[in-house]
Amino acid sequence: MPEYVQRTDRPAMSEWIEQMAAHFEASEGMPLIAGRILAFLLVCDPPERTAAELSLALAASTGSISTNVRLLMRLGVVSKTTRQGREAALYRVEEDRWPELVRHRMQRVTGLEELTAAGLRMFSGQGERARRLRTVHEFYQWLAGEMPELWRRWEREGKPKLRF
Amino acid sequence: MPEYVQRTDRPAMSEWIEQMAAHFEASEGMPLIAGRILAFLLVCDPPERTAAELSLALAASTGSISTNVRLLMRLGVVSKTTRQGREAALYRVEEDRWPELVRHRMQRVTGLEELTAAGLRMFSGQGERARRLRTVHEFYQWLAGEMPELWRRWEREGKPKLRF
DNA sequence: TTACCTTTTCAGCGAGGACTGAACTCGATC
DNA sequence: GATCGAGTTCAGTCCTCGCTGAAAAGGTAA
Repeated sequence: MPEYVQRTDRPAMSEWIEQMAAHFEASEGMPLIAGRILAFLLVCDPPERTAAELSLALAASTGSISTNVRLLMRLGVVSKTTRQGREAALYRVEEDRWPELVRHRMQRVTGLEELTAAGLRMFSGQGERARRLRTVHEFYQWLAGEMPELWRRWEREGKPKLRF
Repeated sequence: MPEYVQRTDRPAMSEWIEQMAAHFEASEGMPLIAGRILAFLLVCDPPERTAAELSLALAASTGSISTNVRLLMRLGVVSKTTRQGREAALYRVEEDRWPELVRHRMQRVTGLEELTAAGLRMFSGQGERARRLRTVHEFYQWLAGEMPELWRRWEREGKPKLRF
């Protein structure tokens, strides 16, 4: 049986991929197929796959693969490598870009700081109505301030050293 | 004009509420009406409102208000106070519970650690396919480990002292 | 019990979006 | 130019889900 027919080595892997996809749908708002591609590319062997192989492996239409692979490339977690000749392009996961993905996700949360600030300006920061809003604003402000430090720590301490 | 007819003090406020709602929809996956309720309760004066008042102020059906107010109560950011007699219940925002809301949101992200761990077990952590997965896993592991410290810092340093 | 007000429930509507499949575009080879 | 495979686009389908409005349920007072 040619390799590209292999859908997943074992049923457990197929289940795991579905769980990953479900997680990304819930926590990142990603389409299911995008999550499946990501999970599959994380553990498939060999690590690079053509669009046609993804389509077969995940039982998704070529159109869906195209759309979602481009979404994942836009997010930076999948890259395309082309080769000379008429060969199909190969896609691979860019596992090192993962922290950036999460960072962007969190920035969408801390981004609320700007809106709460605008609200406070609107009420001149005075009175009871501003009190509630200020409480929330101060939290987002603090959180937004912590983030740069957090990612700096990842770069310095968290990120595992190169293995060889 | 009776107070409950007032929809918003100014057009700007109505716009601000819509922006807040849009933000919650994007970043928390919350229905628009839930976000509107939250934003309105943050800045309305007086701070407590009945369901009927919310319905009027936000031009939403009683059914939607009921559903979404209960969602917000489940999340802990809105509370209900009942009074004796036939009076309607009053809803208010619990601005101090906001950090918990965000914490839960982030836990959904770090929750991926369990899935990556399961994946590594599945491949015995060996070989090339495990390498990519381990890279991602180590990031989530590190991030999940940082969170408790982060929230402890909020409790100790970030959280503004009581004002009086 | 009856009346009345508040809140919940739920069937149905409509919008949005994921997904498909086929047509089309693009590039490369011959 | 002609051909062929890969990739993209897009009209259409299906399904989910937010939302409504009306009916039902709950709860209080007379």
